Amino acid sequence: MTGAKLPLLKPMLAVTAAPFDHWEYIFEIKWDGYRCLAYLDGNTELRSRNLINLSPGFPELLNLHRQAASLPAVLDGEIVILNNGLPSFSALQERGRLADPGRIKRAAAKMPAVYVVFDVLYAGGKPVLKEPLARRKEILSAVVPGGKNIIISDYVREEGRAFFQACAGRGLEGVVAKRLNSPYLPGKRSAHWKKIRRTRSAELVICGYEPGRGGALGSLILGGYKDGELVYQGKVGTGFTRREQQELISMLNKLVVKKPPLKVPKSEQRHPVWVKPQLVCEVHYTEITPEGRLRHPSYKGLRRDKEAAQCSAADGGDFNAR
DNA sequence: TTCCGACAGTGGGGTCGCAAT
DNA sequence: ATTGCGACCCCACTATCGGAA
Repeated sequence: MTGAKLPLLKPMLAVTAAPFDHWEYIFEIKWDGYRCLAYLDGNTELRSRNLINLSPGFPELLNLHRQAASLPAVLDGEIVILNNGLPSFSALQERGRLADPGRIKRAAAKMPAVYVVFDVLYAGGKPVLKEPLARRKEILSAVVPGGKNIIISDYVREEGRAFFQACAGRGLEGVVAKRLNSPYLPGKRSAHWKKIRRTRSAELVICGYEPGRGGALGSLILGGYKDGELVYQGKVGTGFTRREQQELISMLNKLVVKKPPLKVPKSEQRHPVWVKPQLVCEVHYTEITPEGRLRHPSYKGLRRDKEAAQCSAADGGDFNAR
C-alpha cells in the first residue's frame, strides 16, 4: 500500500458527443485500454476504474515511480498494449485476468504494456484536483519527463473535427475533448470531458433471437453473407426501446424455423429462437473482434429497403461519417 | 419547462477461475 | 473432463427521477 496520505480516487468520466471545434477545449487521443490511476510513492500501485488493484497483472509497469518527479504523485492514464503503434484491446484482454505469476511474467515479456498518462491528481504529495486542466497539464509535464514505458498523451487545442478525422484515419478509437478550465472531479461524469468515438455501421440479417427477462427481447442473432454463406457475426442486445422489442418479437415469431440458418457455437447459445433469414437491421459497432464478432453493437432499426441477400458480412470497414 | 446527471437495469464481446455437473 | 456462472475489463443503451438551469 502507498502512504495513507493518498486517498483512493475514482477516475473522472466523460459523456459521449459528436465531433466539434471549440476554443475552450483540448482534444486528445482516446486510448483503448484499461483506465488506471497510478499511485506513485516508494512504489507504484495501479488501480482500475473500480479501485481494483491492477498491479500484480502488470509487473513491467511497477517502476513508474522511478521515472517521475515530485512524489508522492497520483496520475491518471490508460494501460495499453501497442501493436504497430495502435492500442490492441484484445491483446490486453489476454493479460488482464491472468493470475499465475509465471504466466504474467511471460506475457509481460512478450507483449509489454505501456502507461499513457494524461492527467495528474496529486503532485509532491499535494492535491492539484482543483487546478484547471491547463495548469494540471503543466504540472504533469514536470512530474513525468517521459520514460521507457510511460508516455504523455499529446493533445491539440480547438480543432476537434480535424483531429478526430486524423485519428479515425489512423485506426484509433476516437478522441476525448476536455475543457481547459475544468477541475478534476473524481468519479464524476460531466460535459467537462466528452468522448467522441468512431463508430461503424453495418446492415445485417436477423437469423434469430434470444428472449430476455420478463417477456422482453434479449438479443438479436446476426449474420452476414460471405462467399454465398451466412456467417455468424454476434448478437445485439441494446438500442431498441421496449416497444420496439415487442414489435420485433411479434414479427420474428411469424418467421420461426426449426433449423438454425447459420452456425453459432453452442457455448454462445442461450435458448435461441431461429428465424428465416429475411429481416435486415442496421447496427452500429466499434470494431470486429478477432473472433469475427461485433464489438459494442447497438441496434439502430430495421432496414425494410434492403434484401437479406444484399447483406455482406461486416469487415470493420465502412465507418460512420458523423 | 427543459435539461442534466445519477442510478438501476438489460444487453454485447472477451478473459480467467471456480464450483457444479 | 466439461459446463455454467460470476467477476472483471471494455462498453451501448433505455428508463426514471430529482434538482439545477
